[in-house]
Amino acid sequence: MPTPAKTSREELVSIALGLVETGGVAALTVSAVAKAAGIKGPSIYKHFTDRLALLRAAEIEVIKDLEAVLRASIRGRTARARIVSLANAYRGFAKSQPHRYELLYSRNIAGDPELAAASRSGVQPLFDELRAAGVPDARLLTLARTLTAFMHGFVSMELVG
Amino acid sequence: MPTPAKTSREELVSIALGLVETGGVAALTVSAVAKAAGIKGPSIYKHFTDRLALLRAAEIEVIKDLEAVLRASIRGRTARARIVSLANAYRGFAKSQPHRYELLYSRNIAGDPELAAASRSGVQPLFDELRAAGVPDARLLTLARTLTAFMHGFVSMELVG
DNA sequence: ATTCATGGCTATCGTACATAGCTATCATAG
DNA sequence: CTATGATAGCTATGTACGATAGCCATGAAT
Repeated sequence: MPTPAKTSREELVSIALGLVETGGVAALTVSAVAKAAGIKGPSIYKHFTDRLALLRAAEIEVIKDLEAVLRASIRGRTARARIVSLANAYRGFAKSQPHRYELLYSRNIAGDPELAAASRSGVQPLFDELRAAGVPDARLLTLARTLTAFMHGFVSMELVG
Repeated sequence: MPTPAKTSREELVSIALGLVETGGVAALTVSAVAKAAGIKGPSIYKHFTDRLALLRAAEIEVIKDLEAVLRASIRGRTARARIVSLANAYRGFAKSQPHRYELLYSRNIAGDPELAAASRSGVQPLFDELRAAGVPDARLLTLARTLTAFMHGFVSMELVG
């Protein structure tokens, strides 16, 4: 590599996530990330096209985390208990890290294939569970959507007051 | 009054709402409102303490509108059809004016009694309907909350993609 | 040894929120 | 009929943030 890189894309994403966690989406400023990484603001643009790209990358991390939490929540549970576990885990994730959760719904996904894909994989556990529960394929998509909507609605109302 | 006022609080709120409608919450900038009102940016602060106050005022307007739409939707309907009408009206409101709807959930209500009150009155129609449908008082609050959460979840997922 | 892509940097611009402090106008008290 | 004072406007200014332009140093690869 060229000039000894002081940081990496991964580190920047991690820093960005940390900022969101403690201060919400608004706290994710270009210069704050740069400062925490020990570089100057404009150098961020060598790694990300703009602030939104940084946000996007952070959001994808959160989705991955959420998926992991969901998967972990059903491990070892009986089939009957799994759907409830999923719902509880989802709610728990949102309540324990509201700022990260906020990130998930802070942007419009339409026209962003990468994010859409990540998002889909995030709810995959629910999908799998429903299929295992014998939901016919025809109804699978709508049911999963409805459940997700319900959970999101419930949780976001809880977060907002 | 003093110096001939070029505008009024009400006009400013109306302008603010217009900006939100066409360009989303982000389009509601202090100077844009001022410009549309024919005054300079800093003069806004003679009417509102800060941008958030402007946003708040606009949000309350939207809540009032939503309530009116909900009430209108059940006028003349049979008791059985009313709840469905409410849900459809809610969804219609959100889909036809996504930016205004966005405004409703753009801030955290906690610690803002005025907004909380307005918000409550906004869903009053649903409340009334449930009571009329014979839902016992003990379950009224939770059921109304659940339904609202569900509708919001559904609608916001729809809006986000 | 030379090239050149890369990741830093400083300087600078535009935009937005906000405050300070001045001024002109009008309602009202005397 | 003045004098006073509250108020809604204004300009000037400060700060913060996003973003671009353009320079420079390094080190990998030919």
